[in-house]
Amino acid sequence: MNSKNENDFYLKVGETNLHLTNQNKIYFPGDGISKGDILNYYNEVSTLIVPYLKDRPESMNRFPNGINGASFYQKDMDLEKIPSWLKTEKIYSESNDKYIDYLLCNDKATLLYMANLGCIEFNPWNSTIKKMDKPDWAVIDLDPAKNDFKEVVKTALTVKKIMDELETECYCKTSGATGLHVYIPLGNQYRYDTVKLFSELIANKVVERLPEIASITRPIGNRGNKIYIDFLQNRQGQTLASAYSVRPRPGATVSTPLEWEEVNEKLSPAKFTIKNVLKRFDKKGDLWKPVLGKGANLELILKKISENPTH
DNA sequence: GTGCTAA
DNA sequence: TTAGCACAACGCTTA
DNA sequence: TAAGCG
Ligand SMILES: [Mn+2]
Ligand SMILES: [Mn+2]
Repeated sequence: MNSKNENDFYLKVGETNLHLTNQNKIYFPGDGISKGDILNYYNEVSTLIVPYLKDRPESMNRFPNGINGASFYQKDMDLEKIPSWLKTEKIYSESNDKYIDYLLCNDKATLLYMANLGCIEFNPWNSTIKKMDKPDWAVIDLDPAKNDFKEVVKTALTVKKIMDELETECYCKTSGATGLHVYIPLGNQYRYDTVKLFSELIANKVVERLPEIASITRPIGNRGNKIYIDFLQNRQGQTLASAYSVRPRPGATVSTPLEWEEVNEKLSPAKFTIKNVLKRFDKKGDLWKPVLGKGANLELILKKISENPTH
């Protein structure tokens, strides 16, 4: 239970004594960023990120040998083998007719435990175990093909424009990879199928206004070089990288909450990395706080759509 | 990355 | 004590 | 039913 060396040691987090291994292993070969650097980042940012993970089942995407090594997903925890202090939730899986013990990342100790398992990124559900079938937001997930990022910006601003017309707040962040995420807070009031239908409605309006740039066609081969507006993420069990999550990509980019004023032709998502975002977060605070708030009234939004001739 | 088993 | 090994996803949509 | 997709 004692410290060994700087590569393999125990860290006391609250009541928990965490065994951290291979802290010197390079996870990002092009950047010289180690597993320990990732752990340090999450240690610093825990109070910002944990609210977006709390009580949400996790799809772990593990990279035990760094971003160029083999990776795998893990959802089911073996309750016989994991530490008893971890919080899990048993959820029935229809496709396999069995129960899955999902891990819940509810505190800093779990955050660092998962990072030590090789979880570079955090992929929580859009709903919590409190209301499993009712997501806290609608997701408009913008996934570019080989588009100029200016087109992604243009698409996000079109989502914003439509939501402005409907007098409804929405919030933007970089995905940390190539795209952008726009979330519309809904405060776990509506079921996934309802929220998915709403998102599809918005996605269709975007494609109507930007037919050359955006698409909701699922098969890549039929999509052309267009930005995929992925409304299908609004389903139980589907996940997106959370706000403040690192991504397993060169540079160790971070999914970074943005002010809408920053969503302009100068925006470059590769600029936000673990090497510089902490300073930004100190300055800006949690720009996404309202995403966890009360949420909009969907009935009211749909009423506005039906009454507005431009919709 | 971890935990179990066979050597 | 250790080298070797098994094991770690789902829920749709679309053809 | 199987493959594709994120
Ligand atoms: Mn995306
Ligand atoms: Mn997507």
